[in-house]
Amino acid sequence: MTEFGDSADSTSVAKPECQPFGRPAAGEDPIKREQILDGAQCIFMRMGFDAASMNDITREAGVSKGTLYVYFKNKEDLFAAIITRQKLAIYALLEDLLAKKLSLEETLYQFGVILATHLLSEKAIRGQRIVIGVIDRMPELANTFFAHGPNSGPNMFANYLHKQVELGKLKPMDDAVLISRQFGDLCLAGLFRPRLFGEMKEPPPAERIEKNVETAVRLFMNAYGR
Amino acid sequence: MTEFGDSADSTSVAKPECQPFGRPAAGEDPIKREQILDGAQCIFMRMGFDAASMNDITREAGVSKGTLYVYFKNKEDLFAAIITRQKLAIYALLEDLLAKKLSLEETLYQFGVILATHLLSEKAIRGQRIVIGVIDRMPELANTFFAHGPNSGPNMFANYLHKQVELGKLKPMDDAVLISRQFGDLCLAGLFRPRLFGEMKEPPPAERIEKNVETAVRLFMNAYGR
Amino acid sequence: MTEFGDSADSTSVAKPECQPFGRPAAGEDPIKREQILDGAQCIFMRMGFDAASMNDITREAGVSKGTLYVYFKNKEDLFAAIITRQKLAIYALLEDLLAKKLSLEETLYQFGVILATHLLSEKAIRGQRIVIGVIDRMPELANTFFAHGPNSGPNMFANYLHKQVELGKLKPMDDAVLISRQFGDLCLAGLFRPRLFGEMKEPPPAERIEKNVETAVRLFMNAYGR
Amino acid sequence: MTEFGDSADSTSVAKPECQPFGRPAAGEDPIKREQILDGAQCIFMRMGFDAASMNDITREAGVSKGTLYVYFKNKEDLFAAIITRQKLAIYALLEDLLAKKLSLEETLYQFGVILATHLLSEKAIRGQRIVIGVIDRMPELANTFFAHGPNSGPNMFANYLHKQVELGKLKPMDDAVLISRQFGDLCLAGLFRPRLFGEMKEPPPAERIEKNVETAVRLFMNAYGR
DNA sequence: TATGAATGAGGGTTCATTCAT
DNA sequence: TATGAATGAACCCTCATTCAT
Repeated sequence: MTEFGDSADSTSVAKPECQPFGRPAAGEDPIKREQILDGAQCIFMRMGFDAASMNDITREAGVSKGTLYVYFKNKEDLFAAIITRQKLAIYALLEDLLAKKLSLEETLYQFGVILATHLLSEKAIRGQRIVIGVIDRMPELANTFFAHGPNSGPNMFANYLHKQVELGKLKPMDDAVLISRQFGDLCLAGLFRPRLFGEMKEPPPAERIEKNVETAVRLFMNAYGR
Repeated sequence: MTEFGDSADSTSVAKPECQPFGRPAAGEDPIKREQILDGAQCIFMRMGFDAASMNDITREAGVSKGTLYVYFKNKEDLFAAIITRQKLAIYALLEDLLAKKLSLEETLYQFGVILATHLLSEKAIRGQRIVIGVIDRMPELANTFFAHGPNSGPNMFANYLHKQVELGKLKPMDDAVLISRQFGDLCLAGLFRPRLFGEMKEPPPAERIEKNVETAVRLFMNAYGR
Repeated sequence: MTEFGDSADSTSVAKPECQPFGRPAAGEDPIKREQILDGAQCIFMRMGFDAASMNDITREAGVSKGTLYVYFKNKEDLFAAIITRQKLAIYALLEDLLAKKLSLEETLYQFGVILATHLLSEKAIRGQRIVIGVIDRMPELANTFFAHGPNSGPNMFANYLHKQVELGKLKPMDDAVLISRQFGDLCLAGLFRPRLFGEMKEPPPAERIEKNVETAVRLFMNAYGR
Repeated sequence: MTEFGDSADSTSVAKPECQPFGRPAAGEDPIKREQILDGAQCIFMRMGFDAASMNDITREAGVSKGTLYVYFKNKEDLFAAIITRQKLAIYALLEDLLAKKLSLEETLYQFGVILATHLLSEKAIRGQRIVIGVIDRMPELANTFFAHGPNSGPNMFANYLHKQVELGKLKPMDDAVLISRQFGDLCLAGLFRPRLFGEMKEPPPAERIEKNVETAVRLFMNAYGR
């Protein structure tokens, strides 16, 4: 795999169990790690990938170059970690939602609203723009948005759909992952491209998103509901 | 206007009628201009905006640095010219189509197929990725995709819609430009994001696009048809 | 102030009192700073401002490009620092002299000799040539030779003259700064232009300067002495 | 000698005697030559030697690059021709004066006024600055200001002095050329350096120059008059 | 003869990364 | 372990000069 593949290491959450006292091992202090990610996110989102300099980032994060390079192998790795963090934050929200055991339609609706609200937020849009801009150099990173690992958003939702099929709430479906992506796409329909290309300068108002998601849920239920 | 605005000059097609013989004026030889654009397009699409170096481009295009800078005032201008060329090529196809005076539904269908086929092609996807990646530095360039100039794609289509309204084929509509964009979005539904993020490695097969567009036309006609 | 004004920062002497041990802060090691200035002075004086390349300078100074740009923000700033260093060195000599409290005539004489000897030295002549050559781009730098800051040469001498007036040794004078400049001019009379234009290849011998200054002192005392 | 030495060729006045009719030989049309010099002078004086580009000059002069390079071997040669032209213009004025056979003192006075007025003019000051700035690359050019050729200013004046000695109007003198330079220096005393370093932004008013020259003449006559 | 398009070395400057402290 | 000074390749762009037309 590409060298980007290695970044899974620095991306995984630090495990502090071996150092209950004293200074954490090099590159293992989760607080410092977050501090670096916060600073780097700020700079990357403001400047883009290439225009952001590691110096800017160290300054913003308040750490030294050496420390930065202990926590992250290089600029790409650092950026990947930021994107991963963003993604995991959304996944966590979605996971919480699914754990709530709401009705199917309410779940679909909430799921769509959370997804759309976050993916269309300024922060996420900027992140997605950068990811898209460096896709040739870091192709794995873009994939990451779709379906990596069993806890990824689409897989999580696909599992939910499967369960609903077993419960008889939905018709049997061949490729639940594909369908879960299509549902996501439907929730973003008409909003994503204008946001991405900067035509829509602000995130759409909540009502706009809600209406979009309602339509998406209706279409989804028409197609797969029982 | 912004400095990007100037690029319209170098973007406008050279007018060869005055120079049937002899050497073309500096920066005015359309063949050399195309040669440079071809080379630059190749490099930009392969490497992205920042990673592409002007040296790479001169090598690929087979011209010297000096010549390059006679035709294009800087890297941004050169890139803008490439994107504009792509855009104009699509507009030309769409214009040809509208000139054919097919039936409304056939026109909608053909329009959608052409649009989707081109916007999802490898070349266009790569171009759009780069545009998105440099959107903070060149915001005009992204706008260009939507509705600049009376002959832009959305405006052209909006004019067509207006005429159909006058002919009584469509219901009156408030914002034809918005609606024409929504129609375009619909044609790309479920395809654009996977292509943009590299999940769908190849352009979708023609049948896939056609099915998408059929659905889009049906929805459109349900909403606005008479 | 102009961007040249900023250079005062990099020009000010580093304050080493805080860093008795360890590595000096970036751009703050006075030894390295001198090393760069020495190398740059050598190159600038040999080639002139434009013909000197930053590469030449790094090579001569034995530092890398990056280091050079940590200490000096650009070529102009670097050159300004060299000139300022030269100027300050002369000012220091003149200040020492004035502190000696010699007789008025002896002071005038010594002042003139020091001034002329230094301004006509090869190093200073070359520096002045370059300053003159770039005067349109760096006008502040040329002014610097005349009367900036309370410790500048002319002001320092003007203060001395004022004191002598108060002591009754000299007649009251309207514009002591102007007069102190005229005295300097007189000390250089007949020597400055030939040196500047390269007709006089070597600095004039000490006796020549002394004779010039004697004449200048005599004229001065005739005009302003009591 | 340096390659600059060759420039004597392009500096000498074109001799059109062989081409009474038709187009002048390449690089021999004196009108075009003047046209180029005018444009180049304008650009050089405005921008300095290095910052002036040959493109700017061709544009200002209204000739093509090729033509420019037919008339002048290179940038240095072109600049040398401008300086030579300025110098010759002053020499011509001085020669006219000497031909008038005025009284000794009147001649000295007029000579000094003409010299100072021209050398302190904005055009000449800018020219001298540039000459000084490139003196390492074009040392001959600076010498040119002092005493090249039998018709140079100082030699011309020295000849005049010799004749006055023979007429018994002046005391015998060892080095008339040196003395004539000193006289020139005296006429510029107190004015040249402030002008050159840009402290005196405008040429001094006529009265100021006249007073300076009167003093110079008086000193001269005290020293050498009979 | 006159033109100006083309060349490409070289300019100043930046910045990801390393490693002595 | 943490620091940040140092590195130097690579960046975009300019321009004196040449030579095909």
